[in-house]
Amino acid sequence: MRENCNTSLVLRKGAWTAEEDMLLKKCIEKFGEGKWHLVPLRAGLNRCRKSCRLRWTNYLRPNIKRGDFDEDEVDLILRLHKLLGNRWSLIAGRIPGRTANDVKNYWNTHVRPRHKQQKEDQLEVGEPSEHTMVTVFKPQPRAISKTFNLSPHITTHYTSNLTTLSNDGIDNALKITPGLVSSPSVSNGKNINAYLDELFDDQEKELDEIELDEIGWSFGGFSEVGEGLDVMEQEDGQNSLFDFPIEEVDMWDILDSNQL
DNA sequence: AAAACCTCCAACCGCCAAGCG
DNA sequence: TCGCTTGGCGGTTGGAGGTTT
Repeated sequence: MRENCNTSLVLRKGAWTAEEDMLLKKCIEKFGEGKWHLVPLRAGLNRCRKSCRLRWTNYLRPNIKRGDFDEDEVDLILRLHKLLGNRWSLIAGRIPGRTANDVKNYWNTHVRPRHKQQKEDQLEVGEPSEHTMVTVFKPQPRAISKTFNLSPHITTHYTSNLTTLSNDGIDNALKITPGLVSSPSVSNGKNINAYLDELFDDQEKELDEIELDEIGWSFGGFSEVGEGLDVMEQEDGQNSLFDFPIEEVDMWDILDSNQL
């Protein structure tokens, strides 16, 4: 039976009180994250599991960064959104201290209205819209078998991380766990600018070499546009981290489909 | 001063996929 | 193989607080 927060009249909804926050926090500190179905019982909360999980991941979790987004963060969001579309959890995974909800809210309240306005202005002036053909890669997660050995080229942190490839076998994993996980390169003390450079330099160099305005994913030195799948494929064809169906689409269609 | 309007963000909802028996 | 449970995601909404009229 599908669980639904509405099914019980006893369950509390709406804003969380300080007391509820405290109970939830104590519960997670004691038992750790996960087993969300047990959390309401353990914490003594009249909330559904989803509500507890959401409150923790979006608000109570340690190291959550609050307040305005700075320029670097906005820049990173724009770039990542261009690559990933509305994959908020993936985007947030690359922005230390920010949650998927934060990023989504920021996009919906700041970026989307701005773009909408620009489009309207363009229509008023009667400028023909610029249609730019782009190639979009749609990363699709695949199952990774427990026995799959990624070495020597790849190493993983744990199951839900996106791992970058590196020629020299250096552990270059970038965590993109849904929710709040800092990138190691940032938490190691580099500032966000260095992190951004690291993240996009290779990719943009690669993009510069492409005749059309293509947008692609790059995994370290291995990636070539359109060949992501081959790099990761193993014998049974089941264990690639992502495959990359490629399709040519109109840039404005992407923006529209992302509800800009 | 107060009503109307706007902005922003926390929280909810519905759906999907993985895991498990 | 199938059905159920659970975790997680993206889209949407409601309301508190701020701003304008």
